[in-house]
Amino acid sequence: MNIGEVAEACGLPAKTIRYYEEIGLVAPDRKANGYRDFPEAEGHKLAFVALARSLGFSIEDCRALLALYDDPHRASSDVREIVRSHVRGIDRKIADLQGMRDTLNHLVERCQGDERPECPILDDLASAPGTRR
Amino acid sequence: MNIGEVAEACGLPAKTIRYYEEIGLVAPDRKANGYRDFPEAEGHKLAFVALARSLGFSIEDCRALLALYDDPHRASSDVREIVRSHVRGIDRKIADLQGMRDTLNHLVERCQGDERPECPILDDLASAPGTRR
DNA sequence: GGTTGACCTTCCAGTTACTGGAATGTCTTC
DNA sequence: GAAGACATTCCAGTAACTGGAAGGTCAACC
Repeated sequence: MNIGEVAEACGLPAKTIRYYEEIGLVAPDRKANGYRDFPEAEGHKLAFVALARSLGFSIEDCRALLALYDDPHRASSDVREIVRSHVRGIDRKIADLQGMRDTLNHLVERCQGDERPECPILDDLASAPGTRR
Repeated sequence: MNIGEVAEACGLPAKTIRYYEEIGLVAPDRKANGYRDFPEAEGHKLAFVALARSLGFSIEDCRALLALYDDPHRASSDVREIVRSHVRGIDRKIADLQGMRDTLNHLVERCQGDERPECPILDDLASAPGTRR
């Protein structure tokens, strides 16, 4: 398969796939003309990575997951631990964002939002009360 | 004030403050020896930016907010619109993260997490059912 | 006057995960 | 042979810093 076909199949841009090859996530063959040639297995890996990335895994997580995917002697606990640790990171991010949103909503509520310069949002950002994370 | 003192005061690393000068967020004076010298107002701007950053605003948002902060003829509606738009972005991120978390939790629940290689997490990532975002 | 240590300076490179663009080569079809 | 769609490589840029090297300055102490 050419890079264009495999890109179509896994939903990743060709540029991204070249990048994944560069950093060693996939290793396509080469045809005589220099074009990349993706066998079935490499296409599957790309689809795997595409999905893992859409679930927020870092490239290094994807590399670790791919290694486990390739390893018939893996322990499923290793997979689960990567995923759990990722979920913990997501939970932290959600909590951070919710904190920000709440603070910002409080600010927005108190601002008139008209043509006048008086603005409690700027006042609060400038005076910085106990609002630090 | 030296950079070290102002860093202490606003909670930003000196490196970050130098970077903020480089991109034109702040403009400290210079002493005869070449050291940066932060007057009160620049220190306040740094504290303002530090807080805005901790609330997730991008540097460009901070630049716009600082400009409004400096402008006595601003309309508070401009401030509020920046903040509201930022909140919308945060809400989108939260929703994305919650979607990921839910998907991942479903996967984790079904994985034994033992020393055996069988792993529904890898199976699902590899087969990629309707789970795409 | 010399030395130590804390502080300051600039500059360069690296991080994450791509993305855009330029210059060029190849394949297919008319 | 020429057009158009594909492919290749390489270079540079993104966001917002962060680390480190090499060196200048300052205050205190002996």
